[in-house]
Amino acid sequence: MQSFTEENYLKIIFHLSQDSHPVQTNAIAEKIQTKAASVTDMLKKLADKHLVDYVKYQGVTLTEKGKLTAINIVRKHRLWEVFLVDKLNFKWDQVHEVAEELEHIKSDLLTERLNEFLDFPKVDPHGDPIPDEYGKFEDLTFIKLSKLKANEKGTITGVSEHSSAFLKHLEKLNLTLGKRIQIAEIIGFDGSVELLVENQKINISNEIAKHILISK
Amino acid sequence: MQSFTEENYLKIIFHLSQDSHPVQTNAIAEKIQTKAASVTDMLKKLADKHLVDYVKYQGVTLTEKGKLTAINIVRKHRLWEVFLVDKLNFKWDQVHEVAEELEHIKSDLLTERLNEFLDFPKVDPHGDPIPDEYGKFEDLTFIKLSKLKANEKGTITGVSEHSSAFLKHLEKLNLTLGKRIQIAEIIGFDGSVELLVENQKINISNEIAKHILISK
DNA sequence: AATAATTTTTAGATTTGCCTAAATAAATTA
DNA sequence: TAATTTATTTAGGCAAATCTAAAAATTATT
Repeated sequence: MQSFTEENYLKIIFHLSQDSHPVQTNAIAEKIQTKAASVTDMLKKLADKHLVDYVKYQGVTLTEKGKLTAINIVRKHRLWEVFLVDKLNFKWDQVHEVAEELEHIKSDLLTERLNEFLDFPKVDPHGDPIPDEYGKFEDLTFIKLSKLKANEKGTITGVSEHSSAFLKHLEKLNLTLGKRIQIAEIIGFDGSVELLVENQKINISNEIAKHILISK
Repeated sequence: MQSFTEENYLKIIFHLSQDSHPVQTNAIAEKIQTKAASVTDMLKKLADKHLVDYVKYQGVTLTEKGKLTAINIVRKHRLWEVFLVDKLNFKWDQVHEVAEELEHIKSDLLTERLNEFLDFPKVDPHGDPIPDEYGKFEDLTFIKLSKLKANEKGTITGVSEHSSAFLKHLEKLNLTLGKRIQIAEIIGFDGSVELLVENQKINISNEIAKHILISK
């Protein structure tokens, strides 16, 4: 059985693995809000337990065992987020911290019953896919809003940034999951985007557009 | 903010305080599955934080601050138990361990929303009272089944033992919360009790009768 | 009241996860 | 390629929570 801390490392390594293989010590340190030296210590420990493959100075990769553990944490995190939003009326910007705690509750029975209670959700309140009990993700194809061309249409189906500040901002702009949008104009100067949502014209920066995920 | 471990000590001290003032080091050690020396260490730490009043060799008492913290843990534990039974169809003998983990989730918003979602329950699945957000318990008056005389009637409204083995046994005997019972006979030899539940005659030992709580 | 038994505390170690500072390796730049 | 910068690791320590073994205080027993 892994500790709370070990589980967090595995989860962070899993997320960072999406972008780059293998994962660097410093990248982990930054995400986990700790020092590189502490990360090195933990990587050795995880390697001893065969949860990661670790080569000095080269970085780290999850083993199959480590990956399954990480995915299970992600699964629980996202299921709890659905619970908080659907059943307890949390806003989508309020769920992250609480789910960070709930994701470490160990009972498999709890996870399965929760899944059932929530009616087997496929995505969490930010549009992130929820893996099944075997760790399989249904692959959803998203495009970043910043990649769309003028006049293209699409539906907001996810976000790639979960900070409360960002999510509150989107909410204020009426840019929430499921909304149909169309690109009005792309400003060449700074890459900012003018778009149409429910007949309203809205301007967002390129930085924000990069974190909004669209499906057609 | 208290640690997981500190919270557990406070909770155990709170429960033991119901029986005897002040609480002995050894009693805590036994409940918390640790050694007396470790308890002594922790009691000093809790005293430094003004969560308990501790006198060497004399035992320990919760301060007002410690008591409020402990009651908050108990409140969360019992609310989660209601959630598990009412919403996720757990059996009453399956909830304890999971609630031991869930009780440490910190969000006050979560606790209040959960309370609302569960429709402000007054008791948990074992009949234990759930304190309100200010730490006030509604006092329920229970009598141990073992204290009833022949022919007396009552309703099962609680249990004072939460082990899975005990609760499963009660369930098999059809002795669940809300059941109306009547004492048929008390066997002088060993204090065992013959009782009537829904026109069935059932025999239980005195040991079991002591852990069934009755209201009239 | 003196002795024995029990309970509690102290002293000294251990483990986990983290830290700082210094050393080493890798990557970048001149 | 040599020098510099950046990334990573090692070494040595610290705090929390635990342990064992020994000492001290309390309680019970003769």
